[in-house]
Amino acid sequence: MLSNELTPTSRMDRKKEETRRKIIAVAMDLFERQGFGTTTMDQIAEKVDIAKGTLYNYFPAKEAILSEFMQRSFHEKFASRTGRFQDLPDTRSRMVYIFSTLLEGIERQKEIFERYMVYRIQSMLSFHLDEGADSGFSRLGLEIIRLGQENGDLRSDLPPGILEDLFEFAFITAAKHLYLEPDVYDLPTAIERS
Amino acid sequence: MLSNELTPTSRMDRKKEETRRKIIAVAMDLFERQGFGTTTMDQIAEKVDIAKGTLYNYFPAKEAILSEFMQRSFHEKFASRTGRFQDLPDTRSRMVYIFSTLLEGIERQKEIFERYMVYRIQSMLSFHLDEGADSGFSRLGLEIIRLGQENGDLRSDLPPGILEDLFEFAFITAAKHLYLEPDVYDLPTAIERS
DNA sequence: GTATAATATTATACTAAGTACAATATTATC
DNA sequence: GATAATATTGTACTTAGTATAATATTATAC
Repeated sequence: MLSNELTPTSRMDRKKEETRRKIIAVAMDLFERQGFGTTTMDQIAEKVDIAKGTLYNYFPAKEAILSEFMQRSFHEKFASRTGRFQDLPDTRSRMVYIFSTLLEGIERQKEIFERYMVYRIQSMLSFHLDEGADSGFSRLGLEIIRLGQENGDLRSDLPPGILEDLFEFAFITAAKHLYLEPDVYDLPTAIERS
Repeated sequence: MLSNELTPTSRMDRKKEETRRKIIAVAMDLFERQGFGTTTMDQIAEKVDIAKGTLYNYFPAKEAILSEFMQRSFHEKFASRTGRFQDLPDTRSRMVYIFSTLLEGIERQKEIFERYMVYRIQSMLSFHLDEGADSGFSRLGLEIIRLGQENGDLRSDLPPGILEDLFEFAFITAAKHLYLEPDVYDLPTAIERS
């Protein structure tokens, strides 16, 4: 039993991570099969075989599970690819690239995607709590913004924080209009040249 | 009893409007005195002296009361002033004008303002329901956008719908950063030059 | 005016999200 | 192995929001 000695995590941390993983897996399965709204927290807790209180100990809201799932998928997808942005010519093409990648596989599952977006926006707007949830988004967003400013593509007299918010807003607006009228795909990205 | 024959509204409509008015007044009073979160719908219903079901018949959510209050205040404030925008030189100054007017008197009451914003964004993002809630915002937003496009200030190759969303986003972003760092007031408006 | 159709209100009961808390179990530390 | 920290559990609670059947009010038609 001396195998995991290399990892710096304690047994408790490992168990907690395992529980998190299981919660997310079970919840996402239920969301996809019976819908987000009709899946209850009690249901999730029961299937994971933990108490409701424990579930809320891991995730403060139903949407938070979804949010972390998205974040993790995002990190999986872009973990190694971060450097590839520099090959693309300008901010616009970088954004088109990242948007189209993110929107892959979302076609269906409107409800889930919408609930995720609303939740993200909510935590963006909640000054006090904020909870510093990475969203996976911000890192790449900042990267794109930095590159854009180096190139002169983007104005550099604006604090990056504001641009970052606008970046996420832009994505959501883009996604929304993408649903409504699939032909205007390119427009929203053009907007971002502030 | 032949006085109100001039108005085209029926007695029922008049009574309903009166109830709406009373609900909003009572609710806003409670929100301001004890906070939005700690005011319950049962409390509001009881004080207005209607059943809870009736309250939900008028407003589908607690935030909706707040939202309609904001909308009404907005209409009061800007009912006659719409034409005045044309005097201002460009889109930027028009936005500075409207933003600063809207932010008057909000200084305190962070919670109320935040809940309103989150709710507005939510209904923006909810494609299906949408409920066509004017927000008071859109009308002026569209006006500003139209003027900006006439002047060549704003790109006219983008559909107004997108610009309108961005407009409301911009306002919210501006308001958010206004709270966090009061000195960057002017920046967000500058962003909107897309 | 009275019958009747349409619409609103009410009381009651329900579901589900989220919180509070004291008792218990597990893990870490010495 | 004792003990301090921390996590989990069960239970009970509050509140937003929904459903519904009975009742009351308003509108319409005669």
